[in-house]
Amino acid sequence: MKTDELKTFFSGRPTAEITKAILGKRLSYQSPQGLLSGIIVEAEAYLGQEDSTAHAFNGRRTPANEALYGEPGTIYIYTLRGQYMFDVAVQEKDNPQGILVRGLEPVDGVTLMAENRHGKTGSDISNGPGKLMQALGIQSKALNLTMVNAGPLSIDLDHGRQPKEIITSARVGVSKRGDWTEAPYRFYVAGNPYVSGMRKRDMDLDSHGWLN
DNA sequence: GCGGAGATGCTCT
DNA sequence: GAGCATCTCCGCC
Repeated sequence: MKTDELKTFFSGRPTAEITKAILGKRLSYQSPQGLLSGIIVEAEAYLGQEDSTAHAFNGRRTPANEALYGEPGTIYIYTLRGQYMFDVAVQEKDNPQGILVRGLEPVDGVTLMAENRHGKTGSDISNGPGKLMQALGIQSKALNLTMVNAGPLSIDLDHGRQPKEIITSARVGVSKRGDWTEAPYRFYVAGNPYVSGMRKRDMDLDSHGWLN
């Protein structure tokens, strides 16, 4: 069953491992305008109640972050400074860990995505968590609390591209909160232009960092 | 091209 | 009213 596959992928192993495994997977959105999709190239792990930088730190639970407490594969959409962010809840129900998707290499509907980004081009279309949601045209929380692969948003877990190398670093934008601030829970495809903050000279413009 | 300041809107206090 | 898992623009290379 599809639901079982989803739960198997998004639980039963450390969240950092799941986050690395999601790199290279295709995220698709069946939008009112047509199919938009891209390959996930950057993501961060948030480890729930233990993690002082996480929304669910100390068991914090509010209407806004309720999705983190859902079944593995629950979509968590929230806003930050007016930007929409896309997370997937991982680990079993009531264990509020999650993955933030931060970078997407466009595949289907690139022209539409550029329009959604008001004429931005190249890697600027989707090299950040707020930017990729703009590119997909998702500017509401309508899909919050719904499941991946049960509606217009899906992740193909059976196919994907293989990174040559995965780089690990500290998470971006987290305010200083003790030991967790510098914890190595950001993962990205080395050299891929759609990784947030990737400098031009570090980009691999031939393979984009993929083996296949 | 790159880094930093300022704008930004939503959520909980 | 503060805090924030960000974006954009504008200087200065």
